[in-house]
Amino acid sequence: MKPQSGNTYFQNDNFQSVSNSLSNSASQGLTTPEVEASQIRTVFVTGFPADVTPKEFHNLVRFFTGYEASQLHNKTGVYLQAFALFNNHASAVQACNILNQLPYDAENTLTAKIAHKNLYLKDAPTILRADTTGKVSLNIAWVSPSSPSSSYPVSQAPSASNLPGYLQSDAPVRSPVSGFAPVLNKYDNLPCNTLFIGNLGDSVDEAELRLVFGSLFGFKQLKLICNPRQVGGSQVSCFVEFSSVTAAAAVHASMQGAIFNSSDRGPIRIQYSKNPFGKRSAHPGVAQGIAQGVSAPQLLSHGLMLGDGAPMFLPPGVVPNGGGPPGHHINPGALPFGPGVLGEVSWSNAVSPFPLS
DNA sequence: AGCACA
Repeated sequence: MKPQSGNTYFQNDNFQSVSNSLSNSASQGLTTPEVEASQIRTVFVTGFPADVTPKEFHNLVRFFTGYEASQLHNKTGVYLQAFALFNNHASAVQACNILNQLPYDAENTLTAKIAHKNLYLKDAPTILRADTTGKVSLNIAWVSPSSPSSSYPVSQAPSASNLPGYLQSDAPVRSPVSGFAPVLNKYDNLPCNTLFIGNLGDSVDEAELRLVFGSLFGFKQLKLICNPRQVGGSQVSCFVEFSSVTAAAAVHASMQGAIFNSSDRGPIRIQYSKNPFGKRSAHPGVAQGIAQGVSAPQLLSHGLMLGDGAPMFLPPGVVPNGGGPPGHHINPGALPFGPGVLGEVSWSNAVSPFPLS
């Protein structure tokens, strides 16, 4: 593909000032950035080759559930930045989880994060929008690459050509995550490569969990645990193993507080497992837990600041959600976000049907 | 608020 000559689709007037954005937030009763987090429905993607085009990115994300519009920036001297807007936070998180670490081609791997601000839709030729003709009715963003019959299959590495849900089926698969809600995570364990998933609905099954976790970066296996003796709480829990602590940490952050279709008792609670998959505790009976107050500032999974924002226990080099890659911090004032799209997400703290549990 | 498997 021929590299773009010049910066034909970068325009300074696409940018909205941060002060505008903040004052708009305040007018909606949102006083901290954290409160807005669950309303962010934009994914920020980097890692493209220099010759990527806006239409190329649009075609990469156009079949994701909830996709609304995208914009690619190619400012001289700045690495390529793409933004994709979805119609709610959950869809943005799912797209983010698919796009992150996705090999784009032989030399380039994408990095995807939830953006700091939503893409501001304006009548600009640089913004490509979802098809509205009705001719494209596919609305698939989540098809597990795993075989449902095998017990613990290792997910295949996704690539742009065999993207999960990408023109694979004429029977759309319903998105397994319907939203996010705040969740307390008072006690967590030391980060490891295995996650403990709590507060699952009693009707959850392995197939649903595979839809959610099976295609995430680094997924290795999961195990569903049923404890009928458990009274008054969730009788079902799940262990999910990833290929690295880093991969587990990313899912710990991005899927915290997710609400599944089977969720009838509130959002899931994700903790690091007391013991990694397949490894026995060195000293049984010795407390390993670490009080964490809450799971994190939780910029991604919900909009309430719970606790004091105690430090996350991420391994070196892992950036909490919302951050940029090391050495590539995003200047919010230089991003094309405006306030026009806040408050339109399907879920907000004010209408969460679940008590904080 | 529930941590199995080896």
